[in-house]
Amino acid sequence: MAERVVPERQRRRRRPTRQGVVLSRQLIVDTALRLVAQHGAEALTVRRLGAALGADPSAIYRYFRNTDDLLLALADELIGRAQHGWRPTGDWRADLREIGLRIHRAYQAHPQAALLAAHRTTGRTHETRAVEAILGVLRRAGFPAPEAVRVYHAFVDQSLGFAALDAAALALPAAAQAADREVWQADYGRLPADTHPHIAATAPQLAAEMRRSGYPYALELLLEAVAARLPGPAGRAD
Amino acid sequence: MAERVVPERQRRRRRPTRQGVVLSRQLIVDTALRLVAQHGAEALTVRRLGAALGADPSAIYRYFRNTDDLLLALADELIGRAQHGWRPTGDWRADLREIGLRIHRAYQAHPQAALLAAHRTTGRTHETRAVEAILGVLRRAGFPAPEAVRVYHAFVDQSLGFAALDAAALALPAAAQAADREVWQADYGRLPADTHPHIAATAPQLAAEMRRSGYPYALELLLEAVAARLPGPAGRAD
DNA sequence: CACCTTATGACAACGTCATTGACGTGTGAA
DNA sequence: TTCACACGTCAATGACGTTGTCATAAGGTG
Repeated sequence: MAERVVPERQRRRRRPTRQGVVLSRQLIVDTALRLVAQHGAEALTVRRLGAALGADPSAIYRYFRNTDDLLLALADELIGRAQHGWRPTGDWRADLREIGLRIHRAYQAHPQAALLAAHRTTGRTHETRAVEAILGVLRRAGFPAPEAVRVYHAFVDQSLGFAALDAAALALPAAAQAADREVWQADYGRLPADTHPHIAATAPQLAAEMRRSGYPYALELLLEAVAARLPGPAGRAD
Repeated sequence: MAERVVPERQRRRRRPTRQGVVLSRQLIVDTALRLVAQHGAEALTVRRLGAALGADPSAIYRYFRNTDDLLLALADELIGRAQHGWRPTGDWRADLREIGLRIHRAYQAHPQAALLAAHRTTGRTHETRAVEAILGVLRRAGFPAPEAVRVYHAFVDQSLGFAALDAAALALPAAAQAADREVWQADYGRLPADTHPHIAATAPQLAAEMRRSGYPYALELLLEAVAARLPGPAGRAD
């Protein structure tokens, strides 16, 4: 078994499966995302993916080296969907905000997949395009290369970190998800003021706040601090 | 099978295993962390944990309902270790910085476990103590309850998000980890200036920057923005 | 010290998982 | 029309989490 996987470009014979489906990397990726969206991350197994495709599970290994290879393809697909149709407006702050929220949104749309994919560096086309776009926004804003790179790093990892964190919450089974929310209402709501005065004093706000994502606010904080560091008179000369 | 797990408090008979080990929740948690540190997250299986303990795998189910229950215990243990020995100094900014870096450090020390645990809300003792401490720092700094809660949320989730992200990188098998670093040097280093001008212009800095964690810088940005929002004359009156 | 209850460790089994080697069939080129 | 081989299928392997059952030793009781 030298190499089971044939590069997509040089595929010629496309034999349909017993159930009449013609396989391809794209079809497998799409089906995997759909599967994960419908039945959760734990439904993403080679066997079930095979069933969903109408093919023998082992057929997938003709297109992906292993499940990790498939996972990287899912990750890059998500990045691609986040970027789809985006154009810079020239307002660096609005552009960064939009990119950040798009990444977050794209991952929330497939929480189960995001959970698996957010931590990976794919180095594939969609990813490099995104990196180029963000660096472009920062450098056009007037940041010198070293600062632009530092801000890029903080910005991207903040977005991905929150995306993964929030995806994880959404990815929990419905019951566990409700239980998690309950913790803030019940558990934290009942802590006595003498042992936990600050929690007791803010319990209602806490319960309300922890229901949403902390990302939009954290993103604003980051953008604010970055703006304060822009070289030139009071943030942008032109 | 009403309930297999007996609460730790009311355990009396501690029968040693065939290999002479006396089990307990704490011993199991410690062993699990050691296992994960030595052999990676994928080594954390009930069967191998049993072997590492010198016990039959099924004995673990006398102490934890299932692997998820065990995972939450690991998560709370990590939070506890991060907090261990911390005392507020009265300087809110230094205190938050210290807490943030401690969380990050504690999780990096057990990347494999962090990866599994960072997204969970345990609601257990160590966690509530940490929440109380952070809210205390913010309220003593002068933030009114609603703002304190918002900042708390952004601060904690940013810390956990980065912790998980950076842990994921450390958690990769050594080979994949080296490959990931290589992507920035080789892959991104070779992109032509006409298709990816901004990457090409910053490639060396990019390769150097992406080698470290983006967290410390992102944390400074957050603290800076938060300081600017402190009520009172130019951030803190006293 | 002997008895009894039962907590708790051990064993065996089930169904599912990713992965792989061997097989044979239908495709597309010649 | 032929023919090589790409690729779908089959079967098997070893590891996984979890559970029902059994048996034994710990520890309270007298």
